[in-house]
Amino acid sequence: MKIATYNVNSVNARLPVLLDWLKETQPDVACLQELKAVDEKFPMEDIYAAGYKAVWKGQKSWNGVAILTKKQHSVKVISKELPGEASDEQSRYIEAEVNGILICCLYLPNGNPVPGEKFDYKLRWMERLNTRANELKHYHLPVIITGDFNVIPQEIDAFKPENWINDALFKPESRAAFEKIKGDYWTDAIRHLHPNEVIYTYWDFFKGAFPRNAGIRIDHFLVSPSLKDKLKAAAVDKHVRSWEKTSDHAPVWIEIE
DNA sequence: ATGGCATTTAAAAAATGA
Repeated sequence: MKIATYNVNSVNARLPVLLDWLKETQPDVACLQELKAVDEKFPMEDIYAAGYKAVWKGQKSWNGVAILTKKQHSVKVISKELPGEASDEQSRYIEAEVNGILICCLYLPNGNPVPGEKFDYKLRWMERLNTRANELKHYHLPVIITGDFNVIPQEIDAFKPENWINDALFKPESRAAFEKIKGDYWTDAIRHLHPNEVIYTYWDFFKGAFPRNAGIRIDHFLVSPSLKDKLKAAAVDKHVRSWEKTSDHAPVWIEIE
């Protein structure tokens, strides 16, 4: 079973790229972030024609998350929001049971500039995620928490870490919150399978970042203990980042036995 | 120290991203 995450940076602007990638990689599950579309503008019919059904939570202009699955898989939405802040109206979280696995698809707040209200929101959001992740330790199914975490976990995960020291993605508070969520329960699947490899999932649109491979690793998979030994493979579909009209993120996937 | 790019909304230029 192949599970992917892909920050598409506008599902409609990226539709041809998304469909080509689905056709090529054929993930069983694809978690999407940054739909940048209201629910009614989600391109359900094109995605269905490509062999997938979907559940999603959109929002005007910004954010928005979706879980795509191949048509034969069973899907049951558990939640379309992250509990803990009733006034939060940003569409950044969706959770669904897919074929006996709980899939949590998230788009964690960027948090810049630092300091400021946005950084405070990011840290509150991570505290809420920590609470939910702790609850899910007792869930009756295996769990995968995946998406755009907007956190660079370690120095190895940035082309030039010194450029990021004042950035919300690499601030000690953000990294500590990520480590706290992960704890000794969840496994960072990409890093687990490739302990010493330089792996990036995002490259700036400007500064010629992609040709220079000036990237960062911010799209992650946290898997529950029963899945850790079932991890067969993990990779970034890096070549997709070079396609026309592509996102600044590349798709990332793991394969589970 | 700054801007470089891409997208949305909406009709020019601002906001957002990471």
